[in-house]
Amino acid sequence: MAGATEQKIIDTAVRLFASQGYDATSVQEIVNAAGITKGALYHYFRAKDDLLFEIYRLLITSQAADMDRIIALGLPAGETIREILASLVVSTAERVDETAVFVRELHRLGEDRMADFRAERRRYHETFLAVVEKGQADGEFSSQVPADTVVRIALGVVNQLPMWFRPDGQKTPARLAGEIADFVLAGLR
Amino acid sequence: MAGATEQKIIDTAVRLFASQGYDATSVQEIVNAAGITKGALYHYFRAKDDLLFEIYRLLITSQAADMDRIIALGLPAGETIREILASLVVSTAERVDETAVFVRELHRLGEDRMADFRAERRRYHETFLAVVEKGQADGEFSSQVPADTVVRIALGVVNQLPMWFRPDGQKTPARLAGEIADFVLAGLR
DNA sequence: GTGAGCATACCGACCGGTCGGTAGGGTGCA
DNA sequence: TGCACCCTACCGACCGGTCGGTATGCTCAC
Repeated sequence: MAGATEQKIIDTAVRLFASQGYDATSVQEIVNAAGITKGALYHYFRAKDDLLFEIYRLLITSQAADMDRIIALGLPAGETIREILASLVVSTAERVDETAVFVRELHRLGEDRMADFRAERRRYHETFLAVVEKGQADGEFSSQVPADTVVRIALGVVNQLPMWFRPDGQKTPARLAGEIADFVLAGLR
Repeated sequence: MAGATEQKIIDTAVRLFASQGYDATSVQEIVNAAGITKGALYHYFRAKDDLLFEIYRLLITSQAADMDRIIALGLPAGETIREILASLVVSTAERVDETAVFVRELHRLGEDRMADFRAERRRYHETFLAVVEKGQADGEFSSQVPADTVVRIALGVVNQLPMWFRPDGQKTPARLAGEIADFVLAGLR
């Protein structure tokens, strides 16, 4: 798909954006770290913004695909929630840098791209919401806490993950994913 | 405490930082929006960084004070958790801009200030953790999910709040606070 | 030869911060 | 009362430096 140079640019940009922030990272810094030149970067990307957008696109696309795959299995609500959360936590833990950039620099998306992004996020949100509501309607979950609040909480936790998760810590992503899913499901029952 | 001009600078900075980000907001923009001049700003603050730090300081100080007040009441674990979460959610909902800036721009604190901040956050975190652990030891809470994960989840939710909470929405901060506390406590039992 | 894939030199805009100066109110002394 | 003296609050032109982006040209595979 993406050529080697293009991929190297994205990887380097993600790393630098995550550690210093988007604005604090100059284009010169990216090309130096990637071992290329400005000419190469601007050959592949029209503007610095495009780097950010590409990072978002890759992340969102992969998350949405994971969710669709799980929904298609047609499992009961409880198991569906567990699978979605587990896959989301694991993939987020494996890409903390991308997620950190995503959460932190989201606001600098332009109008058009922001609209696209919102549409995609809404779709994700509402798919998740529908599963929770179905579980509540079936009596599998309690209805004490409104479904929309549950979804906000569940997805919010994942977005905050880059703030404290350390890949070199003692807790593996899979184990953490299990704990988070356990907690959310316990709250739902 | 703070003079009118000083307060106006902070308020304006918070608003602009929240909507555009710290780096993307120039000092000139702040002074224009506040109806003052650069001279005035640099009369009260030594550097642009100091604005950020002051925003953090105000937020952290007030949160820590809230928590200490609640702990001092000596309520049972469940009620203590409810009170802490409720007060945190309400105060965060009332200051979404400050919290958004805080979460997003945290990484640009310098070494010294970062160390101060970490110490304060650790204290907050561990006080909360101790309450959860006490509840688990007393048998009031289940021990299925480790206490540290529960604390991460609970505090993570609050930090994510500025991403989706809208002051003009239909849900009041108090109601939302109740729902979040309900959910967390349900997960703990 | 011709277009993709770069390298290099450079541009103009803008940014954080500085600095010499001013307006005006308080204070003390004659 | 009045005037010298100061001090805080504030002004705004300006500076060195950095930034994102561009113009131009070389090279090499086809």
